[in-house]
Amino acid sequence: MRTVRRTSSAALVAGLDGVTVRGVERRGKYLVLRFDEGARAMIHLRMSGQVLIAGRTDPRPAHTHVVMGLSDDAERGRGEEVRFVDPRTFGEVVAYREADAAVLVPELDRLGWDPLLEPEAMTPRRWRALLAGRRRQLKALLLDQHPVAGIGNIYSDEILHRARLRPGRRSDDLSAQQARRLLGTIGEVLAEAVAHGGSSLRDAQYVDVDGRQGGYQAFHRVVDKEGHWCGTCDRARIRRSVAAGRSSYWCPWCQR
DNA sequence: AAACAAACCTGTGCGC
DNA sequence: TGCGCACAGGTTTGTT
Repeated sequence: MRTVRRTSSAALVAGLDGVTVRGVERRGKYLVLRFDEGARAMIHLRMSGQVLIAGRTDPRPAHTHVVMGLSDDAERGRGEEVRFVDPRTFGEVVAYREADAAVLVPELDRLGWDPLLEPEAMTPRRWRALLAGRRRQLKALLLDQHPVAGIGNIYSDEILHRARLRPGRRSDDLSAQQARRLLGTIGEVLAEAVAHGGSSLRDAQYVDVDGRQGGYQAFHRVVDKEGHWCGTCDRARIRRSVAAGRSSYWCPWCQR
């Protein structure tokens, strides 16, 4: 099936059969499961993927592509399984050996600064150099996982609104103050979004492992609000345009 | 170097 | 009610 495309399904099953979970990590938008003996799994949800934990006897949702049975566990209860569900099949599950990571999941090595994992690693000075060293639209730069990892279309717009910068603004055209403000808002918006369980939009695709929707969409200032009066300045209506090939929402008054 | 389009898919919401 | 079309959270690849 398309969800398992870098290896055979048989290799995925063989690679994960009987292993013990040692850790679960997030790196940018990638999930990495660490098992004993160097076994690993990478999961990416892309547009419509979900990772759910449910009882083995609960009906499996449509588009369940990968199922990992769990041993009985006193804390969570008995008879549970991890399911990867993904209608659009853009998402991916890869099982690999730690030693083969560079070959099978090379993108993990190319991920940029992760604002939540290592907030202090990006100093204002480094950040200014990063911005000045390219001549890119801020929106495109935030969406690019190589300089900064973990920001998608929703949070790039929310970050730029809070930083009061337009999506099409050039990265090498910011004052020191604007650059500092942008750096600060990246961490703030991401941390708040995580605290509220992320953002679930109209189609409610984004849910946690228990199937619960996020709550941060209630705090969105611009995303999905084309034509609404801006709740921050109350002086302009939110506009929608295409930047970096993606739908972008912004306030013409707040953002310059 | 950076911008853009297309490709990978299915589901949903809208206008008619 | 139903049909066709536009569009959707991401990433890679190839072309201007």
